[in-house]
This record gives sequence, structure tokens and C-alpha cells, in this order.
Amino acid sequence: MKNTAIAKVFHDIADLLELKGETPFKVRAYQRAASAIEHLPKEIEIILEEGGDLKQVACIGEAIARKTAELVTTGELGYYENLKAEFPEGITNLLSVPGVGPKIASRLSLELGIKSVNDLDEAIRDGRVATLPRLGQKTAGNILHGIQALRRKDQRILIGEALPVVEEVLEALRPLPGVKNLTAAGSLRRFKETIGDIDLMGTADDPQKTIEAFIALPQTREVLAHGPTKASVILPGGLQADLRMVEHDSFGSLLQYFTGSKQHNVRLRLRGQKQGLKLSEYGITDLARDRLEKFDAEEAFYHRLGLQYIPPELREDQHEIEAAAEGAIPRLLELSDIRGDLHTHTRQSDGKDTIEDMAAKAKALGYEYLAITDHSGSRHIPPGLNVERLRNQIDSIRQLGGRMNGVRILSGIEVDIRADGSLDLPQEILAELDIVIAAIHSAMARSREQITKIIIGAIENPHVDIIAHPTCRLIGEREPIAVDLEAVFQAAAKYGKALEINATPDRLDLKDIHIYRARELGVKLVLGTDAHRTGQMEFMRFGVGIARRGWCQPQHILNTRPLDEMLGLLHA
DNA sequence: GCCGTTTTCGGCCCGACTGTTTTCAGTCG
Repeated sequence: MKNTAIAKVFHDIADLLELKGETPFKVRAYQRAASAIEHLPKEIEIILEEGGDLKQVACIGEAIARKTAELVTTGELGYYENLKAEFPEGITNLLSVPGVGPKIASRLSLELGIKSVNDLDEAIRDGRVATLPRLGQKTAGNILHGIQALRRKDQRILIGEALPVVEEVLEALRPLPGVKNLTAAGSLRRFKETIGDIDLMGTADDPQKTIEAFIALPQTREVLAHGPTKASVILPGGLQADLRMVEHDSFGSLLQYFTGSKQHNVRLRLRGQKQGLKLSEYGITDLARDRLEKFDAEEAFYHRLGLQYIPPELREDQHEIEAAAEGAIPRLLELSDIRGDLHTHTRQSDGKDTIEDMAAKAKALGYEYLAITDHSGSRHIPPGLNVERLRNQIDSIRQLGGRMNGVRILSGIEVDIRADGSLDLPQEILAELDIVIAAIHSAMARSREQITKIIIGAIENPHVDIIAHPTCRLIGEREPIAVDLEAVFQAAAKYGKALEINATPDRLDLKDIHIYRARELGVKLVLGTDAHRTGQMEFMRFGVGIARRGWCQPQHILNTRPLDEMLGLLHA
């Protein structure tokens, strides 16, 4: 059983215990354990197989370790089944509706027999909900609003779609007189792969004017609420955005608070508490002296707690707070560290632009080198490169001396791994290339054993340098293939082959926790945009963001190195 | 249920809003 499935069970248990009226601390213990399991870079199956001790994982103690082991070995958990049997069917569905907590969910279920969100919708509309004692018209109306928000929120939006929209909004508001510090907070700032809603924050001499300008923007589709310092609107794509204007001298603590994650903030407060400090969005109160200290910048806020500054991408309550206390927060990878893009396509296969266009873009991005890696033959629409066309491409790059616009052009290929595990170009031509990327593009439904075997087969091929988008997932569209990543990481480390962090926003593959694990095992990593037109070469920042979430430093990514060093490591 | 510079028991993050009350419970971020 996978970590995501285990975490789901513990989240469910937390919900059920909350409905049961258990002590909130027990409920939170299960929630914390679930969240810890979700973010674990290593599969629990493997930890147990290797005889590891789950109690070493923070937030997992005796009881949850035992339950996890039962779940993994038998596929079931007696405690969970018994708990579920105590409640009417479907009751936990109701908890997902904003405005419905455990108390209201219990009453809706027991007194009205409501089993689903749709039932609830109906019961509100026909007036049954408002007739319950202590639940009036207004509460019923708010719950209905909650249902609408839930339906809208069901599709989280890709960071690659959200960020450009948000940047447009910020650019439009920044020139207003007296506006300072305008920035996004929340999951967008932490560079999560998908975003629920947007939190924008800033300070201004005249907050009201900024709010007025915000709701009047051409991007604003609908105004949900607006007051003197805060407004909520719907942006294109159904994205909800909240703008808060705050006092300049407490901007740092507010930005920290609204950046989250929630779990990071909880852990931070716990730490403050031990130091006699009370943390809130307004600042830090020294309890002994009952004095509130305000912070205009986040750095000072963390320093006051005896911590290094923690970059937003790390704020997920992994071990970042402990690391910050020890001064062990690494200098993370930055976009400016990247010296070249190692995965791009041109018109020769399914790209839209020429090598010259791509080289000009690489120059504009300040790159030293660029790998042209078109698809190989068996990708049919449009046709990829066969041996003859690939040789022509190699020759034409050679005739240019391998340089264009001052950028070194590397001859490469994204060679298809066929269903039988073979590569669809002969070894001799692969041997002539600077870079060989291998990737799966078809027959993705194969079993875990089969698909793992063929990927490891590609890793063992002496001419293959990189495995691209190793899980083949498309976020929100296609589930990852059933590959045993741990085995792939071991093989990549053994043969010195690199794995790609694909920066296309709907791939981001490997993803953050996989990057973390691969790095732990000493696997070489590269960043590639998989650009099919010049503009997509700008996707690199999404790859950098996800790599930072995997705690990558520049030395972990091969294409932060000068050309010769990069090629040397790639071919070593 | 977890955990330990308050250390094997007794704690556990903080503040705000809202609606239905008559002093506060429930929910949220």
C-alpha cells in the first residue's frame, strides 16, 4: 500500500474521531501522522521491508506505527473498519464542505439522514436544514455558499497557470502611488505544484485605494467581498484571489503567517512557546514582559526565534525548523544557477520553432548551452527523427561549429523506449550524440514489474544519459505509471545515470518528494523544460521551484555546471 | 496519540468571525 493511501486512512480516522467527540489532541495526532506520511520521501512499504522503525518518523509513535504495519501487511485496519461502522454512511463527505464541522455534520447526518454533498444541497434548498435548532437561515445560506466554493475548488489549478495570472495582477497594482511589498503568499509562494486559491498581500499609504483598484482590474471576473483592507475576487480560470493590505511594520509577520504551510506555522509556534514566546500574525509576544514585537520582514521574524531564514519552498513541516535551528538550511538552487536547457524540441519533430529560434531564446535567457533533443522515429504524429534525419541534424549542427548566437548547441535525442523495452534508434547513431535522453511515451498501463524492468533496461544501456519524466504523470489528467521508483533510483545511482526534473507545469516529474529521495540516494539530476516552442523555455522556473522543494542545491543539478564539467559528469 | 531544555505525565498554536445567543459554540485559515 502506497503512502498516499495510508495517509488517506489516517485522515479518515481523524475525521471519524472528531465526529465521535474525541479529544482534539488525539484527532490532531492522527492528522499530523497522516500529513507526515504524505510528505515522506520514502515509501513505508520499503521502510518496513528493510526492517526500518516507523517510530523514527516524527509524529508517528507506538500506536500509529502498529496500525500502519497492519495496514501495509494485511491491506486492512481493524480499528478503522470498526470506527467506520459506528457512523452513518457518507458522513465524512459532509466535513469537506466549508462551514460544516463535526458538530453540524453529525446533526445533518443523524437528524436529517443526509449522506452526501448533493443531499445537503437539496436539504438546504427545501428548507430542512434551517429548521434544525441553533441553525438558522443564515447558517444554511453560508453552507450553501460553502458547497459552491467546494465545487469550484475541486479542480486545483496548476502553478504554471496560476503564476502568470497573478503576476499580471501584481504588475497592474505595483505602480499605484504608495503601494509597497506587494507579493503572493500561500501555496503559490511555496511553489506547490497545484494551487487552491491565491493570497496576495501588501502595504500601502492608502489601502482602500489599492483595494478599489484590485476589484476594478480587467482580470477581475467577480467580486465576492470587499472592505477597506481586504477583498476577494474571482480571476480568469475560476481562481479565487484575496488581497489584504496590512500595516507596514507588521508586514513580515503577516507574510510569514499567510505563506504557511499551516503545519509549519503550528510547529513554529510550538517552538516559540518553549521559549516563552507567543507567535501570531501580528508579531511575537514575549510572555514574561507581555510586550508585542512587530516585524516588517520575515528574516527578522525567524531570527528572533533563533532560526535561520527558511525559504518558503521548505515550509512544509518536514525537518526544516530543526535544520534552521542548527544553521543547516542549505543554499538552495536558483534560476540564475542554470547554465542551459537539456530537453528541447524543434520543428524537426513536434516542436514549433527552429534550432535558430531556440538558440536565440537560450541566448536571451543567458544560457551557455542548449541541448536539441527531438523525438525519435516511432513517435508518429508528427514523425520523429529516423537515423537519416537525425544524422542530417547532427551534421547541420556540426557545420555551425556547434555554436549559434554564442550558445553551444548540443546534439541530442529524446529516444523512445518501445513497449518491448528496446530503444527505437540503433546504438551506432546514439553513440554520435552529445546527449541521449530516453523516455516512455506509450503502453503506460503495464504492470509495475514490466515497466520498472524496461526503465532499468534503458538505464543499463551504455548510450543513455538521462531518463526523462520518469513517472509520465500529467497532473490532473494522467496518473503516474506504476514504476517502482526506489528500484529506478538505485539503478540510476549504480550506473551513474541522470534522472530528469521535467519543468513543464503539468508534468513536474520527478516531483518534490521523489527529488528529495533521489538526491538522498546520490542520483544525478538534470532540469529540462521539454520546450516545444521558444516561450516554453521559460518553464525552467517551475522546475527550479519544485527542485527547491526537494531541497536541491546547485551541486545536485548537472546543468548548473560549466559545459565540459556537465558533459563529463553526464558521461561518467 | 505524541512527546520531552516543563522529560514518562501532563501538556498540546493562535486569533478572528459569525450566528444565535444572553455569554459562547462552531468553524476557519
